[in-house]
Amino acid sequence: MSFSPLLKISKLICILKNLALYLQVITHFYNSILMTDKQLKILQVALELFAKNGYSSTSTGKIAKQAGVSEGLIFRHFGNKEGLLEAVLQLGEEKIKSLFAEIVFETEPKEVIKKVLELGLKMIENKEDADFWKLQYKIKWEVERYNEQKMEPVEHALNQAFLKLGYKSPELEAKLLLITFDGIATRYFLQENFNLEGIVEFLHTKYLT
Amino acid sequence: MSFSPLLKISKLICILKNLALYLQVITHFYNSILMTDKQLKILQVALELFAKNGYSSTSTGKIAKQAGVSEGLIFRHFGNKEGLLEAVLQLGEEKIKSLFAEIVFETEPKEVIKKVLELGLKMIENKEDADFWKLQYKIKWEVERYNEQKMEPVEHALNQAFLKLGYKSPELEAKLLLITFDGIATRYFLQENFNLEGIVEFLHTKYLT
DNA sequence: TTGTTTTTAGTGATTACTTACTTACTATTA
DNA sequence: TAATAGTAAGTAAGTAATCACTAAAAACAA
Repeated sequence: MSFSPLLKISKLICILKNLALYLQVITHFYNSILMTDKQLKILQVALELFAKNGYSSTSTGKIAKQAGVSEGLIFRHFGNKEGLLEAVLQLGEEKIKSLFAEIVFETEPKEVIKKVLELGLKMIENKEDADFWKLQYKIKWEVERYNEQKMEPVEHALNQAFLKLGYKSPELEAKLLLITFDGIATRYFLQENFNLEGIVEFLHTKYLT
Repeated sequence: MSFSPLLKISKLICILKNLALYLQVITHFYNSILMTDKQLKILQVALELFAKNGYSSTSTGKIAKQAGVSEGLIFRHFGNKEGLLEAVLQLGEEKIKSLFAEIVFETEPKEVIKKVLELGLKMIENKEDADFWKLQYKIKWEVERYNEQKMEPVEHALNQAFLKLGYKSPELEAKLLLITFDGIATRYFLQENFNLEGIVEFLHTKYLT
């Protein structure tokens, strides 16, 4: 037996974490099935308007009007405006997690980096996905909280990848790439005519050739 | 004469731009002297609250109260709430420009990169500076406009530096570094316990050794 | 006095949220 | 099976508080 018990335990924890991840995805899938049409419509409109105009600039009245629903219904289902925001954020969370799963389970180091770079392009493939990511960043700045935990498995995978590729400071390289990712997102959502593909391609040649 | 006339004109334009830059700094310096105590106090408090709670979540009433001033005075001096925001943004602009001047006039390529990296640390040396930068990013997300122009001279300087150092794609390298800068700012302002010095030091070793 | 700065006391519009009520469906009981 | 009881979904019309903003008077300085 060449594995240390400590290593085995950490592997086990990792597997359990991923299991929990999938469980949450499934639970949430069923939750969204159990929802009423109007409930879902409220969430969709809220996501759209929060992402477009921000949380505090979007009134519950406007959401209700655009969703074709009475304003009171929002408070019946989500308690208050903040509860609605939480529901919107949680509804999209499994989208992140399923995207991350691909990266976390990848073992080939270059493939990990490649998939992280591709994530940047994937996250804006359709409008609802783009709205969701935009909201994530917008909310971060509006309420000032950065959820590091969500990115932790990706950072770990990148860390391992850079380690295998013989980088001198794999932890810092992983951190830097994810920080750059935030910068790219900032530019993509805020700067007109930002050349997303160009920068992603450049990172490709920097890291993968 | 080895310089092409086109090159000389572009040099001239560059010098004129920098002259205009300094002129604006001086004008603004005098503007701030001509201001009333209460006027300045309003701007200081507005900066603080906009940076802390965002533009639309900060009411003119709260600003007036914290500044120890009547609410009407804000509208006398700045017209409306948006005028106040513009004044706040402009008041801090020369701070950026004076920081940029150091970089733009530097000719030694490695020194340019070094100064860009140091800019990240300088911008949070005192609370008011940090508030200003935080506001810049917050406002960007709230109104969704990214002022590329402001960064253009820095990008140009970086471009020249990377060119001199023999990088394959100097333009993209310059762009990438500034994008990374945005990512670092995002993390610094939003992520608790973010190790700013660590990342800046890592970039130092990546680019300057 | 004269002109500027500042405050007081408002304005209508909008905010998040509540109330009282109806409708539609489901489970239980006779 | 049919009548009844209970629950969740949904609405219209409000609430007090807060919003950006204004007009007129008051305090102040030259």
